[in-house]
Amino acid sequence: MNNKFYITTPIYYPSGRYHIGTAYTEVLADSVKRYHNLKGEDTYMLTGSDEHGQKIQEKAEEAGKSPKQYVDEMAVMAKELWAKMDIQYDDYIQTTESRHEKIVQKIFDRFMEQGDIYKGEYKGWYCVPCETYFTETQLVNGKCPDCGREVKLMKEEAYFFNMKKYADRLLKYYEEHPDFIKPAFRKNEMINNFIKPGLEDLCVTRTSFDWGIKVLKDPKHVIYVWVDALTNYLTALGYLSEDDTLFKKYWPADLQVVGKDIARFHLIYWPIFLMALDLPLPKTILVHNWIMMKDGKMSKSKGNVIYPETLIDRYGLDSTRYFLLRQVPVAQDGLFTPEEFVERYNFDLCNDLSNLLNRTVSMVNKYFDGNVPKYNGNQNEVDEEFEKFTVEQIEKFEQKMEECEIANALQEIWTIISRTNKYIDETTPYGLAIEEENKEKLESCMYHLIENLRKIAILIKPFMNDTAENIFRQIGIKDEELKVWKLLKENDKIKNAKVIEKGEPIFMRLDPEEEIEYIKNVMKG
RNA sequence: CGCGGGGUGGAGCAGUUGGCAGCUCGUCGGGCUCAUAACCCGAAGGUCGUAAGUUCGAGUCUUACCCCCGCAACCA
Repeated sequence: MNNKFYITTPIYYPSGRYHIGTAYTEVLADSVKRYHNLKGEDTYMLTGSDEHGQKIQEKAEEAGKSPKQYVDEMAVMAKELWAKMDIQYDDYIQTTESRHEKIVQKIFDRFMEQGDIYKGEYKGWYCVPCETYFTETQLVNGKCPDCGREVKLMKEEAYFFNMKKYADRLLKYYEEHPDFIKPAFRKNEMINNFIKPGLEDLCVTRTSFDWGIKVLKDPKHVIYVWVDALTNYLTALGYLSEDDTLFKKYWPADLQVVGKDIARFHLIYWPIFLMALDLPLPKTILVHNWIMMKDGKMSKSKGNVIYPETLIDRYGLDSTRYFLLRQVPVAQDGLFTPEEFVERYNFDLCNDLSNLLNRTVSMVNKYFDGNVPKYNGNQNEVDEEFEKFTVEQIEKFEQKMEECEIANALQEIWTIISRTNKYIDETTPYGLAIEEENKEKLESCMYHLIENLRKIAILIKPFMNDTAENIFRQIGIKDEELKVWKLLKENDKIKNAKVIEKGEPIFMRLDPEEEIEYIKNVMKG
């Protein structure tokens, strides 16, 4: 009966510590998953790591470990981070697991049998000291773009995937499925830059290193990155395995989240692979932008890298998740500055949200001994308008979520928070409390405040689960039904709630100067 | 050269199908006292990159140009 919702993140390349950008992707996917979960859908989220390739081989050697040992350790680290960030993935796939490798070989064989893959010759400019291949266009004045030294033209036997064959089908698919790519401008980017000028065939094997999945029929070849990496979204569900119940249940994916750096691979090669496998394509691929620093991209050499642990350890998980999602508008790059982090923390979380809860709990205690009054309808136009406004805002929020505009969706929630603070000024409960004859009005006021806090808690739950639960606890909401989407727009469902005796601030104001200084220092490393 | 994104009051950003230019922070003034020196209201501040065009009317459409960022293929 319930809709299913399969969401994936990219599988990350474990060549180093995950920075805040990786954490952003993960939080984004996790929040969307939780949102659909709260709405009662049957959700399934996949994440993992992409563990083959030359660089991994080198990293492992440097560390004096076998590649498998190295990637397994990195996977443990990743899982620790995701646990710390409360990421609710349902499966973590490593591309070095046999459940993946066996199926990739099957897929590769099928491509060969179908004639999608053919044997050819790979030509590239090779920089010996950097041990890296470059394309003609990547070279700078005919020299290595990294070190500026001479490069050699190298040739090796390789297998290629015939992309041209599928180009027209892909274009047609784009056209007929406007929701396939979000944001839409990415589609034009792909068409203009890659498809229209003519797709080139993709080199899918290498012989120059061997840390990868072997081609069964030609074992000196190792399957090179994309056929290996992209298919994880299928193999994790048991595609072509003895048990493919998950695959039958969840494929096609409903949302695949990727960063703009790997947009091309997911928007062109991935759908083409799926077409070659005769499988339905994912409903939507969401390409998100990056978190930028004031001086551009994050990089160790610039000394402007920020790691998720830094923020979580000092400011808590929820504020970190909130900041990431609120700051990156998905379709555009977002800016990370210590100043803005502290500002959002103090204003959005402390002043607006946490303080609203605090003052409400305090009043319910003061005027009604902590017992939330029964709903007694709307006492006046103010109440009526307030209820209407909130429901309308919730609908706006839902629209933004459907469009995957998470930052804007959060803004809609904060508009409700603001409106609720204003409601206190409009109704002046502290004034109503003076005269016994205003008791009904006062009851209504308190009920409406608690009701809106309940709604706010539900709305922020996908993004800030602990904070949401904290709010439920403080306002005495125990019934699980009142914590999910089902009764979100209802206004009269809270019965016999009792707030806690003394409100507990969820967020305490930070000293701006001190904290900005702190974050800056950590970033310098 | 090409492609994509951006250029909106001091700062950071919203602006669906063209119709009185909004939000957050900052500044100034006021209100309130339930609350975490929080909250609420009001004011100042913008020729919406430049130029031309379409239109009764353009930040929103068309064209040209300027500036910033990114991409340009086997690199996760």
